[in-house]
Amino acid sequence: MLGSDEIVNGSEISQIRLERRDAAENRQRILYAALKLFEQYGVEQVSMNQIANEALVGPGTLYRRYRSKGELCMDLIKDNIVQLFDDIETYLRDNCSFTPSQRLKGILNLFIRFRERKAQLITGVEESSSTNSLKSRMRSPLYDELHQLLVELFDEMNATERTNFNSVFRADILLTALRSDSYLFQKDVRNYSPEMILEQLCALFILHK
Amino acid sequence: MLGSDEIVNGSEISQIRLERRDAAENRQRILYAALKLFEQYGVEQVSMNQIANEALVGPGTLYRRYRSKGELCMDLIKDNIVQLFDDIETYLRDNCSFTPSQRLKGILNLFIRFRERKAQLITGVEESSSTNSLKSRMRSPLYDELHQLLVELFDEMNATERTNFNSVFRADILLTALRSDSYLFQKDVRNYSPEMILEQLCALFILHK
DNA sequence: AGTATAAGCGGACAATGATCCACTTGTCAA
DNA sequence: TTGACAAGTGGATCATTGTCCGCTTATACT
Repeated sequence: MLGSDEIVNGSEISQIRLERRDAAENRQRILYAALKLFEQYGVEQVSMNQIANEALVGPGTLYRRYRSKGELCMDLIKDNIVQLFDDIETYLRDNCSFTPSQRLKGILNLFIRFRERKAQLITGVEESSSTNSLKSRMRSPLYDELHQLLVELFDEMNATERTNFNSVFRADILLTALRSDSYLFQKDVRNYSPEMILEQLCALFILHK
Repeated sequence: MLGSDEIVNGSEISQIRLERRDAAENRQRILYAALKLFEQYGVEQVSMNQIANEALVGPGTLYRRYRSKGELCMDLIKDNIVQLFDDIETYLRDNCSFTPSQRLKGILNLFIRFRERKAQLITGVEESSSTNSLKSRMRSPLYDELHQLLVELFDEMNATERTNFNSVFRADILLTALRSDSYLFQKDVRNYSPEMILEQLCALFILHK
């Protein structure tokens, strides 16, 4: 999930060497063209063919690199995802004395702010047809990593509150509620603010005694 | 939401008269062809053009009648939806002494059994591109009616349990969890049975004191 | 029965997602 | 520098979704 124009260790260097110079240049041009078109017209309105034309590559080249618009969006936000998990890690380290419920709220807050900042690209990832097949959806690295975090927190909450809830199930339902379709429905149709969505999700998943 | 080949009241009769005989015949042939192809190949694998060819109508005719495969699937299950709400109404009348939590569980049980019986068509409705636009999704008549039922139950639970949860929000999240993508993920990826999904949803939405 | 008219038709066509094969090009070893 | 070869290319093509317009047909009225 690292940017391939960032050199961070030896295995990254050897990976760069495997990509031909023309291919690397094409990929950069694709990303730049996509970013430009997405900013101008919005992710949903831009077609893959438009991106290919703008990047001056053929459709075959574009699809060899990215199977779908969703994969392209994912490449565009992968640095932001890294930053998100850095922020979460920092938050957890600075607030390790908080209860698991408080930490859950803090993490959800960070995620919702991330979602607000990168709304269209995240939607582009989640709504893309190739990441949308019935069985494989919801299994992006982002999903898996967040899910793991949430499961651990719910387990901790079970331990401190002497409850026996199914953490995996709850994490899945919570992440479903934070997906583009559901989240945007709450915002645009129900007119909830991000803060209200956060509060309501906590009210649902956190026991108050 | 009534079958247009069922005559139940005057307004239905006048609606039938407005449809030309050839159009009504074409519509029947479309529905029959779709049902046949869906049973043979599965909803997701069948294209609208295949349905048009099988029904011996042109693509323009098919799309004039149904904007998308989702609308076609909806027409195919509309009688089952009526039946579902009849069953729910009967259940509620026969069990009006149950607590709201018990009734919620009963209703969810009926809905999940309905979903199991008509899994592919429901998925066809929910995953169709024209019912899937960001703003309009989750607003089918089925969604609205179920949502209303759930809101009333949650309100009742708030009253009897002296809680103050947001019923609209909870109904939305619950229905999101019961959507095709989420439900199939629980079944096929997490390997939960329908009964387990029901139990876990009740554990999340019903307070146990 | 004849006529008017609006509903309805189909298929050519466009847009988009996506594939694949003959050709091109970059890289590395000699 | 040259040659081999594998990575990479683009665009023709296909499948699907979806539109639209000139033509046809059903229906109601006289």
